[in-house]
Amino acid sequence: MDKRILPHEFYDRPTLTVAQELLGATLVRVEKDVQIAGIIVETEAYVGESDLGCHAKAGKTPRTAIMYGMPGRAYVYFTYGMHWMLNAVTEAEGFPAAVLIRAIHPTEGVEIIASRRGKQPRTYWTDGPAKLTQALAIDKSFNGIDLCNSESGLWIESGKRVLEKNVTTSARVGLYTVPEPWKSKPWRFQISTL
DNA sequence: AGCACGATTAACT
DNA sequence: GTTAATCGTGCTC
Repeated sequence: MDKRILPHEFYDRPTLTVAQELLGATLVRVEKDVQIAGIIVETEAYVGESDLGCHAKAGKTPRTAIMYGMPGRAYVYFTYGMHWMLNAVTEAEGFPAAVLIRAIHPTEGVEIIASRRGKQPRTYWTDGPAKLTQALAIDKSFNGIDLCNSESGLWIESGKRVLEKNVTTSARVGLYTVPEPWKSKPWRFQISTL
């Protein structure tokens, strides 16, 4: 049953590759008796201490330690005083990098997503990194969990391959004070046609 | 101990 | 297009 869950080896590769190949994969969240899932349609890569857009630019701190650990773990952090962000740790242990999951297309558990996000039109339910963590009830308690098995109720399954011509790249979002060239690196990946 | 800021969102002009 | 909300984190004193 766990056959399609992406293994550690998937994440133990260059972050840009992982960020691109996570497009089309399915993010799955199981709560008590509900399953919520969606196809990942937008990601961003954060690559090492030299990437001044990456939290690891500050080196190994209590917050960033998880990015230095095993690939395939979840890095969940809090920002703007109210939002949780979900990342998948990438590359070999010791090298700090991760892929931010920025948007999904809901496929399962639409009713519970609606109950959490229904005040908004459907297209706005999970089209942002903090919106999808709201919809899937992901918070601090998921920081450090293994995304490569179903034990924690959160994992990622392989999906249909997305052709490169259907992937759009652009600059990462929200890096207002990050210097060039990092600010403009085309490390944001989106599916242009679902 | 204090401070500036943030990988955002929603509401408002 | 602009801005308030809101607090953990990392840095300075």
